[in-house]
Amino acid sequence: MKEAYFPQEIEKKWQKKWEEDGVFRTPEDSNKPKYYALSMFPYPSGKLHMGHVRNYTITDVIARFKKAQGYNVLHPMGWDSFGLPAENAAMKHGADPAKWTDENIAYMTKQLKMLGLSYDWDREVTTCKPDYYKWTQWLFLQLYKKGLAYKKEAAVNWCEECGTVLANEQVIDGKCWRCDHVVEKKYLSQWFLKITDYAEILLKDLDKLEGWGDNVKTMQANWIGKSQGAIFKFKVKEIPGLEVPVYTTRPDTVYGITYLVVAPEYKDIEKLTTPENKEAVEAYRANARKMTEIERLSTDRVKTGVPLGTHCINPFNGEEFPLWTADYALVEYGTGAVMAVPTHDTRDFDFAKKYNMPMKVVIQDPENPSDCSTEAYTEPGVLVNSEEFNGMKNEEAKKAITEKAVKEGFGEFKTQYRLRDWLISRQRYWGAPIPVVYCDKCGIQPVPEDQLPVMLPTDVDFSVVGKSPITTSKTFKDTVCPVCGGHAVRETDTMDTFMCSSWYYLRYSDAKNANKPFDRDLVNKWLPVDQYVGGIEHAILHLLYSRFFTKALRDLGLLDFDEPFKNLLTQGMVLKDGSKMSKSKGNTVDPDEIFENYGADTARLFILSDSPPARDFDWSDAGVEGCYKFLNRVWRLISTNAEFIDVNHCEIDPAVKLEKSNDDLVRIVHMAIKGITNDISNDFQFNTVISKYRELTNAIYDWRSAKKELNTEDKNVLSFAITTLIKLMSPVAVHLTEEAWHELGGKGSIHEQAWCEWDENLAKASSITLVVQVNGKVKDKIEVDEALSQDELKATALNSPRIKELTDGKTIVKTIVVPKKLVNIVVK
RNA sequence: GCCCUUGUGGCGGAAUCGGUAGACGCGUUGGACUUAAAAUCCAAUCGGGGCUCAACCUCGGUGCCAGUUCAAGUCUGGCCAAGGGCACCA
Repeated sequence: MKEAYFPQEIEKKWQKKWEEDGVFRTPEDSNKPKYYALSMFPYPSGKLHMGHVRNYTITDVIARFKKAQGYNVLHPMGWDSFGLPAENAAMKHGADPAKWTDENIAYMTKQLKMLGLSYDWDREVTTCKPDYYKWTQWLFLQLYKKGLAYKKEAAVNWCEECGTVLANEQVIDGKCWRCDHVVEKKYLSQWFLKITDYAEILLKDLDKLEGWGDNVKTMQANWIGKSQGAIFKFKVKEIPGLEVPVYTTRPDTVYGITYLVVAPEYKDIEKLTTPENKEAVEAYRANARKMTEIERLSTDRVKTGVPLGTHCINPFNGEEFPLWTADYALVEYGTGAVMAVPTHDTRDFDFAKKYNMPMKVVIQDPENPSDCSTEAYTEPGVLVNSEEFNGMKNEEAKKAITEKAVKEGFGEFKTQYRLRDWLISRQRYWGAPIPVVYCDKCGIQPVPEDQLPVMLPTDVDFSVVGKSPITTSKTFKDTVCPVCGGHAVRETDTMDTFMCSSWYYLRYSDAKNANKPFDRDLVNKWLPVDQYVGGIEHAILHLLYSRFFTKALRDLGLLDFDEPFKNLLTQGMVLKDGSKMSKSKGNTVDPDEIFENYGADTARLFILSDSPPARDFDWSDAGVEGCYKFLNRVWRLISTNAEFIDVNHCEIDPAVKLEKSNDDLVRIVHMAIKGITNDISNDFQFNTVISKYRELTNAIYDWRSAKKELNTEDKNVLSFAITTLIKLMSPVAVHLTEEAWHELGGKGSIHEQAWCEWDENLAKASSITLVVQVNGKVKDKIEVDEALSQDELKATALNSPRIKELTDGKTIVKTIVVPKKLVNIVVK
């Protein structure tokens, strides 16, 4: 065995060998229990960044650990390869998006292999290939047939920079999630998926996801935004037959209504406007149209509005009040109209103060009544000025008042969600074409399944501005109607790439199936994913869409489970100098350089070492250096002792009594096995796993430096210690341990060896340190035999000279004995 | 404003059940080896006080204030701060 550690040499050698031997292929005919470990697949942007390295290393270690524990592990990789960057590259450099994407995939595949990741490449999935997007299109058609995909004209989010519409989930603070450009509203006819049909179950099933963090679950719950309240219908005094329904979560405040607000885009607003007010209302509406989402939704902005001139009648008490339009009412939520109770709603209060609207208190804290002259009272209380409901607690009144409205026919209970339907049309080229045609006679027609895939045309001009390149194809648009055979035109919009990524994890179970997206038995066998690992940025987007897809496909009878990801680990960001690595900040670290200078094992070890996976990780050059030194230290330990070690003869007979120092080392090894196994099993605490590698290594060094000559027992113990260290480190330092395994006479690959077992009796020190406290403060530590009874421990503690001295002349009030650990003597 | 997460040395962080706070590492300081450097190895490293020094002793210390307990980083209540999510959603 070479004395010096040359990672570059051994890493290449083993990567090649593993590939030739198919070490990481997942057999279908195994009788072992299955385990599905999955990283969120990357967009092939060109090169791996450290976030990828962290993500994939975490999942890889999990996959290897589970495999060693006896599972048949599925650990696949693929490419989320449709999307705008490829198209932008085409526009800028004239490259073909398909070629650009292929080249990036080739380069990044090489990098993934250099990292030593244990993927089954036979199951690779690439979303931009026809053999994949055929099935994305097919799934769209199934959703369409089920009524879950529909086309409608709506106000949609438009990003001018990207030249396409966006889903609500892709608008972050009023800006495009990809390019940060401010999003505008446009009225367009677009394809939507009816995710709102699943709002309740998507919310409710979050409770089932015990293996997900609360942060992600809460983000999804907030996004779905369930609220319970009532709809009340208000007759319009001036227009018989016309009603304005409002949604409220505060039915208890109906006797306090003093005006009513409709959104500027409210459907009946023109009818509700009197001729005298028409000019002012039109001007107000025009102004509202011009505003961006950011301006419109800013809570700091002073509220504005104009009266419509008409009036509504409160069905509860016959009171009349004016109708206004104001842009703090949103047309997309509830009914687009709001009943205003300035005394008990802060927004209504602000508005009423500005326009001198009347106010009427209807809820009061009986102990400390407020007249609501300076601010709205929004706390619980008791009803006043509310006729037969006076004196009722407001929580009870919500129900009672709604019941009255239901009985008298002007209201109903209503559950409302903030979630909107998912807009999936994109006016871009590099995506899966939406498989529908528009016939002059028959209208919208789905493309028959036997005509899939609808292939992306290649005769397109990427230099066009203001429209999708796909529309420049001469071969794509014109087609025949599948029903009447007459002229029809194809849909030129493509699907949101999040459609492609909403089902890729299912495809891995049956990646090469040419007849269907996946076999039902195979998908039921492998799914749900046992451990999903990825960035928190997908807390809503990808993870919500995938949950929706799984539920919809379950309802379509394509699979039998209803949640795709049993356990979710959201890894923290990789930082450098305290801020996120980014090209613009110039603080990126190129994985290639790390591989070249230190090797992949150092990169893997370091990226797992300093922080628990869920927390942010601060990259430091000194830290990499430290890990490299540690691997060198391990290598030296092995190479300088290689002559004494035999991995095939390293069993220690527990019946044979070992010499003290040997017994101690064997115990340390067992403790390491136990500690490391538990740390990986409990939330993947790789940082403490690595601490334990170091502790074990240090312990073997200490043991070795205390021995001059090694006898047979010593050699056996050393073989046991080193073999165990190599096995324990094998999921992380995948190349170094494989090399050592072979150099020490191991057969096969170390990555096919079973995980180490520990002996509970040996996984603890032979004696224990008894901590003796007086009044809760540590005063003495005594080495004792662990077999001592509680009474003996107490006696030992009281006999200690130091304790005798401290308790002398004092009364012992109480003595607490914690078995094998501690005695606390309480004195007065 | 509402919700979630997190607060421990100079730094990253550790501490199954409430039971020795600071594992392991980074950094720093000192030393060994070397002509020198690198590499490697050894040692020290929370703060205040006591003792001429040291060993040692003692007090304080896990964001803040209370509480429960023989015992609190850990449990309870109330605050504060940072990060993230949602937000004129009626």
